[in-house]
Amino acid sequence: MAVSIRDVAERAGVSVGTVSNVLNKPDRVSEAVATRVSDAIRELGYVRNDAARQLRAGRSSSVGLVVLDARNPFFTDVARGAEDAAAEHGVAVLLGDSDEKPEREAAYLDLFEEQRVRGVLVSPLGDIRDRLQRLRALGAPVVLVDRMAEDSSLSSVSVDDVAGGRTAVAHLLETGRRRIAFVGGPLGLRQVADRLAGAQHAVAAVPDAQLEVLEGSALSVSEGRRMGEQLVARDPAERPDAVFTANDLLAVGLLQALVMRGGVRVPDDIALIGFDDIDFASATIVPLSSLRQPSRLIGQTALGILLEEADDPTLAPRQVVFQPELVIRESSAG
Amino acid sequence: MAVSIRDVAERAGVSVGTVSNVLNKPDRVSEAVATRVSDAIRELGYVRNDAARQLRAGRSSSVGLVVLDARNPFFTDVARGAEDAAAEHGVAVLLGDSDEKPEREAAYLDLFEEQRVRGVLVSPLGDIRDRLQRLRALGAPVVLVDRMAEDSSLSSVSVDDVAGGRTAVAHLLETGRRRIAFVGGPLGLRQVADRLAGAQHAVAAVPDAQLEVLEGSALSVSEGRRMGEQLVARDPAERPDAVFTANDLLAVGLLQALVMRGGVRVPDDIALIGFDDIDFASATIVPLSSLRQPSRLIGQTALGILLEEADDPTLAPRQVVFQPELVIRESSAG
DNA sequence: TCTCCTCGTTGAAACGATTCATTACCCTTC
DNA sequence: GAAGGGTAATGAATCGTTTCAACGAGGAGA
Repeated sequence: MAVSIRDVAERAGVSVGTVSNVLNKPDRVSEAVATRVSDAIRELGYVRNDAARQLRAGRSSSVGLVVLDARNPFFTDVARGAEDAAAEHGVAVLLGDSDEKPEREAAYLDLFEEQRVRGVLVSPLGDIRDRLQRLRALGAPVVLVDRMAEDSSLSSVSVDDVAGGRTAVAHLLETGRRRIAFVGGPLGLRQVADRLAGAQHAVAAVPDAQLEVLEGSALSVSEGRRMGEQLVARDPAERPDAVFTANDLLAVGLLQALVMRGGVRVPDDIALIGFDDIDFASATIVPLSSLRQPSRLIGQTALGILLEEADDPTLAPRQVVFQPELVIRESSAG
Repeated sequence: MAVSIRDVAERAGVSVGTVSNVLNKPDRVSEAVATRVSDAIRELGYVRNDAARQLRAGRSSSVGLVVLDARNPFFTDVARGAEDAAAEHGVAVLLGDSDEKPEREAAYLDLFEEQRVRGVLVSPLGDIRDRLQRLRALGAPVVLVDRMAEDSSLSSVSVDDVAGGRTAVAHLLETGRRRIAFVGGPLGLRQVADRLAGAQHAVAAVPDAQLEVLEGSALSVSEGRRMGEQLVARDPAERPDAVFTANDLLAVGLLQALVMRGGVRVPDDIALIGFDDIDFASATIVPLSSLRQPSRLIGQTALGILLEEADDPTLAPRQVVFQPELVIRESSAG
């Protein structure tokens, strides 16, 4: 059924080795033979079998990317950056969405191992250091995305989340707010923990400021809505006067609950700032202040490092850290 | 370097065939041998080589999915639905983002062909009927997503875009609007053309109603912003009194431009309705009316059909069409 | 005419898993 | 004790490609 290189060789009256050369090293082959082979390929509708190539080569020409949540525009932007860089190098990106579930993350890593991918980009969820070391040992470099490596045995491309958290809350404090709430979770996620740590630094620097931590279970719009309803259910006097959410999706959900169901005025009653500065941030009911990450650049950079390490496994791991940028809009004005 | 099944066999003191049986047909193997082999696998850190499996099996255990725009929440929801269904069947989904570029679409289809995927889900961009027929001939069934098949030689899962367009514009007309604008593009995209056709039907049914078509080049937020600025630049008397956009991303961008830069009141000056009902639609400056598509269900259904056809190639192609549902919010109220 | 090069082509080996016909072994049963 | 039957394990063949040592033809130089 399937047309193989052998059929092409027969049709063109040459050996299989020659067909392979036409495909992979055209300069080693005479022009007459090359056109004869190309014709045969076209006539038979031959398509290379990637599995056989990979088997022979010992590795695939794809790289794997596992993101925490493909519905989060931040990660789709990262993915797009990675794809841009990959396309330049003729490499394909296999995208896996762990959906913040450790078992899905593990399943994708298994898949990538079995596929013998060239390397893996991952925004890790659980504690998978062992897995990642193993991948490295297997010859597939690993680059952490959106999270700095704890030890220096792995490369990473991330944003300074602590600085971002500090900047966000310092901004809220500057506008006169004192009863700050941090909304985000799970705190097991490094990004969340770091942004919270930054927030705590900022609050500690101002004597009469206080910080309340509301830990949620996911970084999604619906979770934000849920947290917002909790706030709305409180006596108004018990509510914070400013909220910093761990990302923009939470902020969007929170905003829906506060403004539309709770009748809370933003920013008058409660100021709000998010993280990521996704495209939608400027289009929300009340345009959202946020910390911008260079998401596409993160993806590009990470893939570049990955390919460099794949080519030269002796390279020392690198940690690249970008600084987030404060974008002030109406939700935290005055 | 790499540990193969042969190393495992040696370590466990059995033949390679037996190791393979432990992995694939555990019931054919005695318990004693099974544990001995499992131990060897663990000790050596053996990982299956998928390329070799595929080569032998003649096909991979993945399916391909090409979406028009991975940044559009509608498509990430479709993708997630497909992944849900795939996970149940132990199949992996390779996600490709054509980014509305025909060459990227072609590149992903090439990749999927070479990978000998079990089948392909695609929301087609250019005219790729030949490619798809070829895939089918190669043994990989194809299911069109978000677009009905023109002929009945392919299966498809879609939404009735004509009905959706008609419903949207009929709703605008009911609220008293008469000078309707359709914003969307490129018109070469079937979904866009169909939604426009529906809009035209609705307008044709009301004597003094008129429809203006503003064709854009992409279905993105930034393109929506650009179109919005064009409207804002007009003399207010020359503006439409209602806009139907081909999807919600356009509507979000349009809203930003109209309200924030143009000082236009929505819905008072211009009513607005989008398509898809993405999560963000209810969180925009002015909550957005839209037509809801069962996006996740579309993905699940498409993948289900794909796997059925992969198992039994003689099955007749099926066309599943869902009906979109009108969701009225503030942007088109009264 | 003979030797030496070069260039183009050949064909067999190898990659690692699965499959299946064959073999080995043990237990019944007569 | 021999024959028969059932279960487990074996190992060679196979998938489709790439690689590389070997080969052959044709030309240049002596």
